[in-house]
Amino acid sequence: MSEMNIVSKIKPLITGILNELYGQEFAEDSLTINSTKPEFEGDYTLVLFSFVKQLKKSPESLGEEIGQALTGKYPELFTAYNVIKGFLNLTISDHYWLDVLQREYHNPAFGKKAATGKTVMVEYSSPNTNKPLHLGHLRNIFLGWSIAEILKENGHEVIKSCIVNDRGIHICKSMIAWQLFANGATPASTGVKGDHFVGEYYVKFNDEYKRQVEELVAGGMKKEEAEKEAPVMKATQQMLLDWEAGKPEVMELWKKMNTWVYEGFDVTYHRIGADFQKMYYESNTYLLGKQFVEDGLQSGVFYRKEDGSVWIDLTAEGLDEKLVLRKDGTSVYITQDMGLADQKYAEFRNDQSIYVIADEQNYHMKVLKLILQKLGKPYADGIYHLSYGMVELPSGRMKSREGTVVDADDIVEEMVKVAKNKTEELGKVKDFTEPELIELFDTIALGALKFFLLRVDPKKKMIFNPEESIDFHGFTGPFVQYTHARIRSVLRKAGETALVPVTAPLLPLEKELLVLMEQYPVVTEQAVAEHNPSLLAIYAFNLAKTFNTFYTEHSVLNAETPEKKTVRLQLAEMTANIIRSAMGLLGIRVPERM
RNA sequence: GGUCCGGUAGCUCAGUUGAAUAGAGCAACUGCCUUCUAAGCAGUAGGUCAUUGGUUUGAAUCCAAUCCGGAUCACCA
Repeated sequence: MSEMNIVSKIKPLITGILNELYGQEFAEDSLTINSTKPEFEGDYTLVLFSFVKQLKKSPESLGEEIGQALTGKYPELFTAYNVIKGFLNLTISDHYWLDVLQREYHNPAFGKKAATGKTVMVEYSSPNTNKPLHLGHLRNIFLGWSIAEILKENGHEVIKSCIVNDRGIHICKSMIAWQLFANGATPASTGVKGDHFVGEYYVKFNDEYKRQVEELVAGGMKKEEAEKEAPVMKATQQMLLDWEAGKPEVMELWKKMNTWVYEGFDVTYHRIGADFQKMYYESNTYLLGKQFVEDGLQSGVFYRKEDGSVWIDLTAEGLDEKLVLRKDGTSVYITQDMGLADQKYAEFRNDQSIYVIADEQNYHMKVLKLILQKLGKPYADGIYHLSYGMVELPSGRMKSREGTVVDADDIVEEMVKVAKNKTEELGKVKDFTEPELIELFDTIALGALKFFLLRVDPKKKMIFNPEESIDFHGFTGPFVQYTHARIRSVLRKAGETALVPVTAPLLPLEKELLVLMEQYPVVTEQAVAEHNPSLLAIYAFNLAKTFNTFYTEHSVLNAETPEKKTVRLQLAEMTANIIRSAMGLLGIRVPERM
């Protein structure tokens, strides 16, 4: 359990002072307290303008009076103040900062919160089993994994889950193509990774389909009709019916090909550090949700049209009418999702359910939550759509038809190559064994990739330019990793340095580092509140940058005095711990050397 | 057409519960390795915060309109 952050400590003191001085109550939320800009003296700044009207005093005199009162009443906390325009800049005592340092520098779990007793399910990845994972999936997977870790850090129980879209017409397409073109080939016989192997047949299907449609059109058929009449398409539709009927040879092929895909996915998941506690398969859940339709009809939430189809009217909510059951009695996507949500809750009693799904499904998720709320489901309010933007190329969206999709395995390999080249160029780890090198390249490669995808606000779409490989300098994973390695090197060299009691005043760069570190627990809280791992990436970068400035300016091992050496060793250790922790929440390892 | 999201430096992005002169990184240019890892540090240059109007002591941030880009509104998944 960590202590309260300084800002939340200061707030009640200020509202107290305001009450004493002016006899008026102010809510803590009404206070604006920012970090003091570096060009001014002070650590934190109270913005005074908001009181001016209510208290009928000039900002300058308000600042003077409040500053006077704070330093007078709490001299152990506030050691100085100054007023510039409408801003009261407060200097927090070095004792406070050193206290934080003494308490936390050796604590690798700084920022970790006590258990809340809440259980949260995070559903992420959720691939189709007809093609391999691509860069878009990686953004999803890294986000999902990271938000799960951030939830844990904030004291929640987390269940990572995945719904595998393992059935449907698109799966049948690769099955048909395999029957037509494979001659019994398998991943084992060809040496191709299972998910890529199946993906090739999905592509082959589309090629063949296109060819057949063109042939029919050339023979005088209309395009629309040709698209329905093409033999491969008809065969695929028949296969879907056979699958639903449970025809043994179709089921066997389906299982066989899905197994290949899962074996491929497992390799990728393992490589990138993704894991799940609960897998759901659409083939098991696609019939769920039908019981909701009956319930909903009874309670009047749904209504039946003359043709037998069932609908919900959401026009009052500014949405549309939405189908929940086809006229032939089969369920649609949203019905399945209702059923799956119910099944999750039945098993786990989760307080919250986070769905990591791209923003193209914003409308769908809005509808899902609304329907469940109207049905009065206890878990409806806990549904949160962690919506993220697409990863695009400079030329626009990735399109599988145009072959511009960035394959997940390829990009990982590419990053490993770059990591290897850079590392060898620098030649700092020539004494590493082969396994150590391989681990280091992986750490750096995945660090660069994950940081690249997580440093951007999830809500926003992002651009990836394959021409410029992901950078290793500046606002990047390797930069932060490098800072960690550098610190560890110093700490190794320090060995068992005897620490002495520290009373010395802090130098500006020492304090700046400490002030920033003291904010870390607040950052993890914000990250979970906003469902936004990028806050941690930005924080880790700023911390690393601040440390590097400090490091260049002040020697740790050759510090001026034993006290300075002690403080700096502690600062260094705490920085390394926080970097490790923050990067860990992003799924990024940090090396001892690089 | 309805709804929603976005437009900030040449590029990629922060900042958007209103607050001091709008910040980083990359790219460009200048310096810094005889001392703890130069994957680093310091500095220069780069902005009509899409446009216009409004609210406010104060607007990149709130409101309205307009322009541009995207998503979505399937008895698809």
